[in-house]
Amino acid sequence: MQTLNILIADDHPIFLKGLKEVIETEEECKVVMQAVNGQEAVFALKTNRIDVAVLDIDMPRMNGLEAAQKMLEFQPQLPILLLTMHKERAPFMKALEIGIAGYVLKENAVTDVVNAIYAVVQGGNYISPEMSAYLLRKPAKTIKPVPDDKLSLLTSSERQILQKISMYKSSREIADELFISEKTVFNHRMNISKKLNLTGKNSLLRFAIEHVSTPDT
Amino acid sequence: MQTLNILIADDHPIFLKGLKEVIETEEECKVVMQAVNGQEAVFALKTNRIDVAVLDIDMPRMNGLEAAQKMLEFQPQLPILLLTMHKERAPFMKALEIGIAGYVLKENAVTDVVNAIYAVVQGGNYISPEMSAYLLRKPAKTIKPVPDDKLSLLTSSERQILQKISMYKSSREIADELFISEKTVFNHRMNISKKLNLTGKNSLLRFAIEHVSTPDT
DNA sequence: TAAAATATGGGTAGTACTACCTATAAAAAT
DNA sequence: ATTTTTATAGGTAGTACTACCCATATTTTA
Repeated sequence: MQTLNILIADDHPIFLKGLKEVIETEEECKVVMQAVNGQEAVFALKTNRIDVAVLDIDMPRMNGLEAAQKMLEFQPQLPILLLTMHKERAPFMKALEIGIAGYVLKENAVTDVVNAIYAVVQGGNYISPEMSAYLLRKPAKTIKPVPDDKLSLLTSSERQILQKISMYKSSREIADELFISEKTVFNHRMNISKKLNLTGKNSLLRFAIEHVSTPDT
Repeated sequence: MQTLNILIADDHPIFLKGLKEVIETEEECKVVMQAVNGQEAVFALKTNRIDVAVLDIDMPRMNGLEAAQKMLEFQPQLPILLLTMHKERAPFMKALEIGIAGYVLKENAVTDVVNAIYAVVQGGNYISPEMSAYLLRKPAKTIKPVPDDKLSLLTSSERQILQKISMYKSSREIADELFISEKTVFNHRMNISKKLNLTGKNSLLRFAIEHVSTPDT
């Protein structure tokens, strides 16, 4: 295998330096570009031949996810490795959408990055074992902590209206669909809000979006 | 280990029968409920003690994902195994959100289901190797071909505001956070809406929720 | 059977956002 | 150097929803 040209990006200079040294422990790996934010990384890609990009997710100006997206638009086959401090679900999902080749936790970086790099340059993929273990753990309920408990307080009419609210329908539309007065819909909304202790403008819409299972998305 | 009470659901009776026999090859496994659609499966759960649920995704009346969601509302710790014919990204992402314990391709079902069942009842997880391999392959661009196109029309100020909108913040709150006039926020909102061809009450909020990656949920 | 919850609808006031208008200064693009 | 875009902010009108008030008929619960 010939030498791998590697781009790394992280907003913490010390981590960046450490990362570079860990990577260059390998004979075949050479860090040819270092960026301190996403914008720099994207720009750097356009001015160099890069075989692998290793990006931190949490960066100012442009985060790793955005940067990765831009980089893949420019060089679709580029294997990108994302580094992150946090075991969070949302950014990982985003990374899946974008088409990231590897996802490594910073805490495991020293042991994982090199393995990950070799995995992705060969067209494979790599996810930190701790991350994948976390991802499929139960608490995907972060969004809905008390789902049925609260929903069971509602009557079927109220549930029906909540369901239509979750589809971004206006009270006028709901009224027309159910052949009732718009006023009745308002009253139902108020009753639902009171039962669920919701106040303020979009609180009911928000609850509906987060708690009502939409038939098909 | 004592006998596992298993619920299976699939709309094809022949597959259902085959699945049952494959599962019951194991001494410890007993299929105590069979459902031909999601609704039945959810109902069945409420009338029986179930240790593991194995659901097909593509079912009439209520699909496996919806059914799984309902079932977890009722019995949050239930290990659910989803079966699917297709290596698609979207339903898998949905499954991740819901909190599914295992994801098995039908083509590998015979060899995988039993392993998967044992994995999930022990609190672990299981994904068909072919599926996980596919997920991290390049062409994630097939799903959202023009996502960034639209977002890239926006200026950074507009993006910042969009991000705050997605967090259900009011224009007043956004204005205070950015030390600008509420009026300016309104103007930005209008400009964003015009750029994205959005009209009507909650269309901007909807767009924000659906297109802006929220930092941590 | 009496009381409570539910579904229906009306009134009034206030808030938040949309949808248009205008305007100015700074920055970016041509 | 001129034009365009961006960010700022104000005005006005209308719409949609919230948050209260009220009433009545039906259904459910106690």
